[in-house]
Amino acid sequence: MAKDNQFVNQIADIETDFPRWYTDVVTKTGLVDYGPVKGTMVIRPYGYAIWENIQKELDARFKATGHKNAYFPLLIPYSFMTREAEHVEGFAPEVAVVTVGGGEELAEPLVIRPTSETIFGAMYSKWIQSYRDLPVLINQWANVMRWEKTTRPFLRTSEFLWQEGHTAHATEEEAMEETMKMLGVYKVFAETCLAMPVFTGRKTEKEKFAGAVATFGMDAMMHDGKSLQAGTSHYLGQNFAKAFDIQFLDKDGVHKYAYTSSWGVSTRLIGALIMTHGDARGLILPPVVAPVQAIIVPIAAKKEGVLEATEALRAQLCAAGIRAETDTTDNSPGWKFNEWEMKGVPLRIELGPRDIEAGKMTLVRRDTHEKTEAPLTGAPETVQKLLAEIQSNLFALAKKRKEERVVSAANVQELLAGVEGGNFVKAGWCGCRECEDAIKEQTAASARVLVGGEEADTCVCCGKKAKHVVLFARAY
RNA sequence: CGAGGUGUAGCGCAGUUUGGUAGCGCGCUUGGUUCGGGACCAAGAGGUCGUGGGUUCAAGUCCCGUCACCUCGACCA
Repeated sequence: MAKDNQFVNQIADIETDFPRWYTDVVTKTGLVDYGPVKGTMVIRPYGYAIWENIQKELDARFKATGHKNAYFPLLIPYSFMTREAEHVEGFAPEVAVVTVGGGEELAEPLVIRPTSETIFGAMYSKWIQSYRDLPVLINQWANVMRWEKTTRPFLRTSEFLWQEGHTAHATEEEAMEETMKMLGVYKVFAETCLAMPVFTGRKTEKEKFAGAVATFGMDAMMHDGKSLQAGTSHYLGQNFAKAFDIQFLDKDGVHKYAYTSSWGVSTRLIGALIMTHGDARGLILPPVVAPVQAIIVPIAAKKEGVLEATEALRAQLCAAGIRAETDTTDNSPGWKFNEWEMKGVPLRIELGPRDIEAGKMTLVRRDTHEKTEAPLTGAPETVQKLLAEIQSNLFALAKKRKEERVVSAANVQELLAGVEGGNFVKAGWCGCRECEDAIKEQTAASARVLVGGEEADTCVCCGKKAKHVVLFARAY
C-alpha cells in the first residue's frame, strides 16, 4: 500500500473542486503549460497527440463527405471585418489588430483572424462565376485568435487550434443540408471517437454566430453538470455572399448570390473529453484518441529477461497498430501505476518475472480498475478487444449520466433548482429575448439548444404560450 | 472594468499578528540497496522573499506606490 495519500492526490478533489481538478489535471499530466503571454497555452506533446488523433479521425470524415483541405492567411484586412454588420459587431471587441509592419505604421490595420468567413468570402467571390463552380466545399486546419478576458486551458484561450469548414452552394436547401450534415458528422465523431454523448440542435438568436442566419450547436454535459459547446455549424444564408459579392450565373441565366455555411470544432474538444471522462485519479482517455493506448510496466526490471519480454510485447502490439509504450524509468511500479492512471492511459499491462514464467500478462483497465490476466500469446487481439470494450463502456457511462441528469421545469424556481443540482433543464420558452435574459439573470443558465420534435404549453419564465422546448444549462 | 484573494527554491507551502542568521515537504544531482500500488539509506545543489520607494541600528515581516496571477461577475468555440 501507499505510505499515505499525500502524493497520490496531487490533484484537487473532483467532486468538491471541479474547476481546480481540471486545471490540475491538464497541467500536471503534461498536456499543456501556460504560455508567457496571458491567455495562451503551450500544447505539449502529450496533449498535441490527442489533437492529432482528433484531426485524423475528423479529416477522414470530411474527405468522405467530399471536402478538401486548403489554407487561408492569418492576416485579414480590417475592412473585411466590417462588411457584414452583425459579424463586425460580434467580433470587433475580441480581435487582435496589427498596426505596424516592417517598422512602419500600416495604411490599413490587419486583424489576426478570429474566424475566416470574411477571407473565404473574398476568395470565393473570385473563384465562383457559374453554377458549375458550385458547391465549393473547403476546410482548413488553422489557429485563430480571440482576445478573451478570462481564459482556461483548452476551454477558452486567446489562441486556439481548430478546423473551419466554409462552403458555398447554389441553393438555400443545399446549404442548409450541408449545415445539418456537418453537425451530424460532429455528433457521430463525438460519440464514437470521444465517447462523448452530445445534445444537438438550433441555437437561440442570443447564442447565434455573429453574421449567421441560423446556428446549430453540439453541447456536451461535463462531469459537474455544466454544459460545454463542443462544436457549431452555421447556416449563413446569403449574408456573407452579399457582403463579399459571391455571385454566380445560374442555369436560368440569372446572377444569384450563393448560400454559404461554416462549421468548426476546436482544441476545446480536448477540454470536453477531459471534463467528460475524468475521475478522482485524473484523466481517462477514450482509446480511439488516447496518445498511449497501452502502457507496459515492467516489474523487477533488472531481473533477467524482464526488459526483453516487455520490449517484445511492445513491438508486437505496435506492429498490430496499437499505440503501446513501455515505462522503463527507474521509478517504482507503484509510482508508475499512479502516474499513468493520472495521465489517462486506458490500459496498463504489468509484466514481471511471475507473469513471464507463466506466459501471461496482467491487464488493468483504467475505467473499471478491473485486473485480469491473459496469455501472452495472442496479446494484440486481447488488447484490441479490451480497448474496444473500454471505449464503449466510457460512452455508455457518459450516456447514462447524460440521460439521468436532464430534468424538466415548469417555472424559473424549478429551473434554478435543476441547474443547481447539476442538471440540464428542459423547459418551454416563448421565444423572446427578455425571458431568455431574465432566466440567465436569475439562474445563471443559458439556452443551450432548442429541442426539436417536442412541444411545451407555457414559457418557463413569463407563462405565455411556449414556442420552443429549450435545453437550459449553466455553461463553460 | 466591478468585487475578493495570492505573490517566499522547479512545484506546493510555513514564516508576516509581536521586525533580529531564509525554513519545510516533494522534486532535482551523485552513489548504493530496491521493484506485483507513489521504496529506502547517505551525501549534495538550488532563494536579489513579485517590484519601486519609505520608516528603522536592523524589513520576508511595518508604511506608501506599482506590477503580475487566481477566483467570482460582464463577453465568448
